[in-house]
Amino acid sequence: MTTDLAPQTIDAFIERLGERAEFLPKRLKQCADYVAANPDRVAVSTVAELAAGADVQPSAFMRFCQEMGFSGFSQMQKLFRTDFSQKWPDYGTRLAKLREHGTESPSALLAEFVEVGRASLENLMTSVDPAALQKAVETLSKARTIHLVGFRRAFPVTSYLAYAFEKMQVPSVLHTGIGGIRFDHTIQKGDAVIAVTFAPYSEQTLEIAEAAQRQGADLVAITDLVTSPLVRMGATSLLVVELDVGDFRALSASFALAIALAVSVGARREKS
Amino acid sequence: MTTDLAPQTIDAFIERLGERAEFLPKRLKQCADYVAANPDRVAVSTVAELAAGADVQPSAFMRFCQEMGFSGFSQMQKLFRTDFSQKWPDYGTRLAKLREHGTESPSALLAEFVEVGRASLENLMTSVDPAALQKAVETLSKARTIHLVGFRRAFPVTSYLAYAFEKMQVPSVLHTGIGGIRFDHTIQKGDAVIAVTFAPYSEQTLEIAEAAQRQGADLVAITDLVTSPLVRMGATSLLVVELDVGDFRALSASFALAIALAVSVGARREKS
DNA sequence: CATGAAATGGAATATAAATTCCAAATCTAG
DNA sequence: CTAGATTTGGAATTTATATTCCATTTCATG
Repeated sequence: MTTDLAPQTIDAFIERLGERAEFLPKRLKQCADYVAANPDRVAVSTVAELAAGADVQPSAFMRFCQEMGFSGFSQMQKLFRTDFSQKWPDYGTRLAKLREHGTESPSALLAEFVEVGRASLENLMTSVDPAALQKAVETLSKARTIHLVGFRRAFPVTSYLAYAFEKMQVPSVLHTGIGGIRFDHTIQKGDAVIAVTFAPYSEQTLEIAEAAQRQGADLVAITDLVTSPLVRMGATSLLVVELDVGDFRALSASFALAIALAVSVGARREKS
Repeated sequence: MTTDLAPQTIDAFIERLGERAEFLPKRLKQCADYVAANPDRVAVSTVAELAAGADVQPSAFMRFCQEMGFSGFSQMQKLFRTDFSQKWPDYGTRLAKLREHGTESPSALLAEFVEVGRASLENLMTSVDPAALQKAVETLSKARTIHLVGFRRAFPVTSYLAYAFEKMQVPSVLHTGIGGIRFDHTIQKGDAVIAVTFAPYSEQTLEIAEAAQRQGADLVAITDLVTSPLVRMGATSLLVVELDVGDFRALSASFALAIALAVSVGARREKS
């Protein structure tokens, strides 16, 4: 058994694979080739499956893992699994701890929000479907008027959208609910609605979204989960998962998404 | 046990999840939410891990799987594992790829805002003076009422502060300028004002800040440069430099700062 | 407030997968 | 061609994980 340390990253693993491949005996070489060709399978397969894929016995695959510096297959698989779901390590539990400790210094809290914000932003790139984003931009570019709907936690997002659209001269209406006056009836066919809401979903937002659909207006949603009512209503949905510290979210990701959407729409409209 | 067929695709699963989520009992709902928020983890985790993530017992997660139409967790995981390889390659390279395309596609623009947001957040930790932050928290904790002032680009920040303070039962007033009615005169000695403004500084915000100082109210500023009028007025100043893409800023850093400030104040008030 | 039904937690069990072991086969060097 | 070392296949064992079961709690209903 080799005593060298196990690779800590997939890249390091791939590198070692390249170095050693040519010196491996026949069956082990088959394993190496198979893994090199199908790295994505490692995280979700069993030894038996991978061995079958490489056309070797499980025990041979086992030896291959050890040859690469791991204690066994499990350790190697763990590398592939964590590397994938590394998106955000264990913020959930880390923040839970923070909650118990009460609130430390304001600076520490700020650091937490900064950290969570960064993670949320990174994650945003994978949670938003580029195709959906593209479609949202097209829909909104064609709309006569864009209606902005979002209350409570979502209101800052819609109010910033209103600011951005105003600056770019895109006709838009911010539904504020002020004075209890509703503007549902101003939504017409040919208009589009951007509805922003996160769990627990605001009733008022959903009602307006429904009204919009009845009028035949297009619906674009900025929401958090695939189970969101807006997704089920068939809206063009942009998903943002925002982690929370205590009961609050930093909204960093939601804002990045919103502003990118607004600017894209503005640019697209300029052209025509 | 339900006899309906197991979903054959992830989409079908998501659909069913959406349909049933609201009718599920508490613990199973937790499972649903966790899976909706972390669909990618299902492929690479054990029941125990997912259950821990959803904060339920493994047996509860098991029942959830059955509720969704699978015979058990293994069958459900199999579905997620087949899909897994599809999204594997692009998760790391995605961002890089998007950047290459220049500012053409909405996704590329989103990538830029994400990048800029991250940079702004990093910057924030160095630009905010911990002592000033500490002082701001103390000042605001003692205030009878907190007045929130910020217009145009700064308005989303103050509106989120208003939301946070409401949720924590901290008395606060959001100065919206609605209907042209000003509330300057409601600011009294013993109150505090959080003024948010970035270059070019909003006249209205500065006027209200001045009025506040005349009344002997405390002044906390969230602004961008040391040359900001608010700094010169002697406000307890928290500096945020937000990078921009074109004419727009992502506001990620401002939000992180604002929410950290709000939560600190809320926590501090709880104690007394 | 009592009663039955539904939901839950945790331990017990069954199942599947990883890992080891060793005899048989295959190479390598003299 | 043969002795020793290396590699291999497959079965045996161990470990991890999924699944079930049931006593206890929680919730809803009359």
